Parts: sequence; structure tokens; C-alpha cells
Amino acid sequence: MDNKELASLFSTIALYLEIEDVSFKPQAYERAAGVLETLQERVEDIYKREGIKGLDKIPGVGKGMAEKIEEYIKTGAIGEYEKLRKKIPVDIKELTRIEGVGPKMVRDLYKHLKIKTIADLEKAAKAGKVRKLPNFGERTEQNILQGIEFVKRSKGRWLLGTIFPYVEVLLGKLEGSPFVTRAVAAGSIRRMKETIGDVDILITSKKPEKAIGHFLSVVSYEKIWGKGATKVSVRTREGFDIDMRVLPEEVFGAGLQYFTGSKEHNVRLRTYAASKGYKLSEYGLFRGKKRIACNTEEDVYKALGMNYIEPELREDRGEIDAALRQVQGKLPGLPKVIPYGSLKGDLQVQTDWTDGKDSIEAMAREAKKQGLEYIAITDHTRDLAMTGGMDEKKLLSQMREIDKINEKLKTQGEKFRVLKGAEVNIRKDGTLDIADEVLAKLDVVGISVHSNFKMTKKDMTARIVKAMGNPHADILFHPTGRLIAKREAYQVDMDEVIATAKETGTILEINAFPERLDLADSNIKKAAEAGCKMAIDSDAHSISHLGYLRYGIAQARRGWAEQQDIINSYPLEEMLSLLK
DNA sequence: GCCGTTTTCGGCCCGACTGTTTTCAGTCG
Repeated sequence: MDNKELASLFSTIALYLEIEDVSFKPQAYERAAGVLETLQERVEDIYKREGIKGLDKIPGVGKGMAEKIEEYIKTGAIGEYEKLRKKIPVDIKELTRIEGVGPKMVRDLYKHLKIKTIADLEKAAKAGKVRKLPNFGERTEQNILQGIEFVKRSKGRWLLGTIFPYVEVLLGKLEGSPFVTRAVAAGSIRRMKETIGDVDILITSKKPEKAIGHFLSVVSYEKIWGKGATKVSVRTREGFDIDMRVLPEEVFGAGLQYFTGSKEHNVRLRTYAASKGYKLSEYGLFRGKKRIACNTEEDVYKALGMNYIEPELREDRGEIDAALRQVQGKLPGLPKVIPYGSLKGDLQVQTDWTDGKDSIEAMAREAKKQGLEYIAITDHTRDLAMTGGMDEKKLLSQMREIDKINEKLKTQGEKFRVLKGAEVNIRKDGTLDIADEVLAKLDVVGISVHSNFKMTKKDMTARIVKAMGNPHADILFHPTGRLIAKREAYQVDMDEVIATAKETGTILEINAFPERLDLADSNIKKAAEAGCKMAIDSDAHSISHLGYLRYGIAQARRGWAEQQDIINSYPLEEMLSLLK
């Protein structure tokens, strides 16, 4: 049983309770579901160790839900859920994925037409039955059909690395309009979440209608979901949604704060504001009718007695309390998260010696161009045959090649250094696939798991821990092996890996490749708290991938990491001194 | 059903847009 199943059950219960018009409970279940979704430890393990009391300690979980979790662990089912499902036997989760369809609509569709699934609904809508229901109409029926089309095609969330470059270009086009004063991304893009559901854009303008017209002229859209005086939302040709809102310049700060989210952060912030006698909305912070703050986000947080909170931290993971503590001079305050653009090197780069597309020299020159001072060439090793993995002999010959390139760069007056490295495979038994005496000659030894992903947690942990004990193993690359939306992380005890990293002085990687982003933010936070050092690497396989470093920095920021935690933000010699 | 700078009971974020209505409920973010 994993936490996600339970989270899904709870959010389904929330939907059922909304159908029944129960007040407040739905939010409670929804909140608990959100917490369980991202909880690191399995609830089953918590229960085994601390019993129902341990469950009660999970934020958002109280006595009632703790009992339901216990019931689920013991019996594999939750009676309450089964009861609700029997009463309204519909695939509510699936149906509410359709844009515009919520619990109440599901209730009516079931009541009148016995609709239980998306397939039922599609059939009824195509037959024109839906429009005849009370409070439904032709438009609603059309929207439902279009929504169903999207659900069918949708792959769900999009990788940050896919959406971010698109949005950068779009913002440039928006700023080019005389009707647009400012254009910024808000929402999960601004928080740099690893995946994005849809894109939120905020602009300020004195002529909202014209600004909206300009937006529609520069975006290639497939459909307009809705359009009002201050807001428009579209589905792009690429297949994701953009919500754009126009704000008056004077409330930009409050609006940006609100639309940046996260929802959980805002709920907590508003609740805190209310407890202090304020009202916070996208139009500002108010005391009674009087507006106290609205121009900038800094003003809003400051008026609430807090320091500015970076967008990447706004996930309701204790940042509000930390900001309050900081102002009172108490610890721990907010972290001073690592700034963008502060990396001096990249410690995982592949080249055309194995599965990369570009030469060592090309990678070096591009990295230099992007402001770096060093890169480590870390091509794959022997066991990864499909990439042309290098054996000791080939590795030694690559090292000679790197010497030549460094020499060449030096004679051309370029202040840049190419480091010798490798991405060495951790075999099933925890040994490495390159001999120690060759590893000793490398500047940077990365180690990683590329085979036997399906081992038990105990065996996988032992395998990785053993490899980290190798005196030449500098950095554990992509520590959990996950591929976002493609492959689950392998089973590994991260607490033990983090403890071993600290003990052995092994660096943990924050792999910036958009579909990896591995370590995940929650593990970065743990590693930083444990005092481990980390490295943000692009894992570039071509010159165009070197720009991925910014997603790694974003991930580090989301994990509350500071510049001192990240070894490749240090100058070369200092960085090297931190390796084994 | 949860939770506590309102602290074990009494609250629980706030506003825009849509589509159906004829004053508003539902949905979304």
C-alpha cells in the first residue's frame, strides 16, 4: 500500500461529500490528501512504529482520519468510502477531471441519466440528452464534449522544462505591446514546480480589453475557454492551457502574490491575516475598508510582519512561520536560497565519446559562453553498453584528449578548465565497473544506478551505500533514478543514503535534467538539514542542454538549499577540495 | 473533520466568470 492510494481515496471522499453538500469536511479531506501525496515516509511505516498516535501527528490528519488510515492498513478498505460509493456509484474522480464538471454536476448527471463514467457522459452528450436537463443547456453540453476530448488527449501535467521556454518567449511578445505595462508568469511556473498544470500570466495595463486582444493575437490558440473584461483563458495549439489576467498597476504586488500561490500557502497566509484583523485578497491587504498594502509583494509580506518569501518556498512547508520567526530574530528563519546564475561549473556532462551529441571542446566552449568556469566530462562506463560505455583504456585515452583541450584553451587565453570524470555504474553488488586505480586518476567520479531497478528497498539501499563507501566515489548521480511521469524512483531508503553521504563525504547530485530533477525538493531539504553537500548538474547530452542548470537551481531553492550547500557554486580549487 | 497569536469549541480564503437563470449556483483558481 502506498500513500498515493490513500491520498486518492481521501480526495475521492472529499468529492462525494461535496455532492452531499456537507460543509467543511471536503476541505479537510482534500487537505489531508494533499499532505499524504507528498509525505516522504509511508503511513504504513509510521503506523507500525508509532500506531494511531503517529498518524494523528501528520498535519491535516486528526483522530477521524487516523482511524480511517488504520482501517485501510488493516483491511485494505475504508467503510465510509465504500458506503459513499454504493450510494452514488460513479467514477467521480474521472468525471470531475473534465473542465467545468464538478461534484454537483456529477450528482445531477447520475440522478437524471444514470451517468457513471466519461464514456456514459460522452454518449449522452452526443445524443443531445445532457442539454435537456434542468440547469444544463446547449453550451454546457458542448463544453463537456470538448472537455472530454482534452481529458482523452491530455497527458496531465507538463514538464517545467517544456513550458518554461515557451512562456519566456510569450512574455517577451506581451511586453512588446503598447497596451501592456508588465507581463510576468505567476502560478506554479513562478514557483518553478517540476511539473506544470497550466500557465498563469499576469499583466498590468491601462487598457485591459486591448491588452487581451493583443494576447489573443500573439498566442496560437485552439480554443478560448472564457473571456471577460480582465481575464481570458485559452487552450494553446501545443495543448496546454493559459490563464491570463489583467491587473491595474497599483495592485500588482497583491495580485502577483495571490496568483503565484500555492493555494496552500495563500490559505495559510489569508488565515493568518484574518487572525490579525486584516483581509487579504488579490486587490490588497485591507483593514476594514482601508487598503494597507498592494504595490509590491514585499509590501504585503512586510505589512503582515514577515520578510519577503521567495516564490519557490511558497508551498506551506513552514515558510510563513520561518518568516515570522526571522523578523522576531528567532531561529530558524527563512533560508537564504541559492541565487540563480550562481553556479561556476557543471559536474555532469556527456559527450560524443558515448551517448552525447557534441564534442568535449564544443561542450566546453558553450559552457564558457554561458558563464561557467569549469565542467566535468562524465561519459558512461563499460557496463552501459548501449551508450558505448568506456572501459579503462578508452577512459585513459579520453583523459589525454582532455589534457590537449585544456592546453588549447589556455593558449587561446580562455580561463576555463575541463575536468576529467566519468559516470561510473554501480553494479548490482555495489561495486563499480571501473578499476580503482583508474578512478584515482579522475578529477570527478560520479556513480549511478543504471541497471537492476527492481531490487528490494533493503538491497538497493545496501548497494548504493556500499558504492558511496568507495574512496574515489565523489558524487552520487540522480540518487533515486526517477523519470517524472515515466518511471517511478527505485526503492531506496533516502534517510540512510543521506546519512551515508554525510559520513563518507559523498556529494549528492541535484540532477537538473527536466524529466529527472532528482533529488526531489523534499529530499534536498533533508540533505541540507543533515549538512550534506550537493551538486547541481545539467546531465547535458548536447550543448542545448547546458541551460537546464537553471531548473536544478530552482529545484535546490524549492528544497531550501543555500549557496554554501552547493559545491559547484564554489570556485574550482575550492570545489575540488570538497571532493574525496 | 481539523485546528489553535480566536487554543478544546467555533470557525473554516476570496473573487471572477459562465451559463443558466431572472438573482444565482457551480466551477475554477
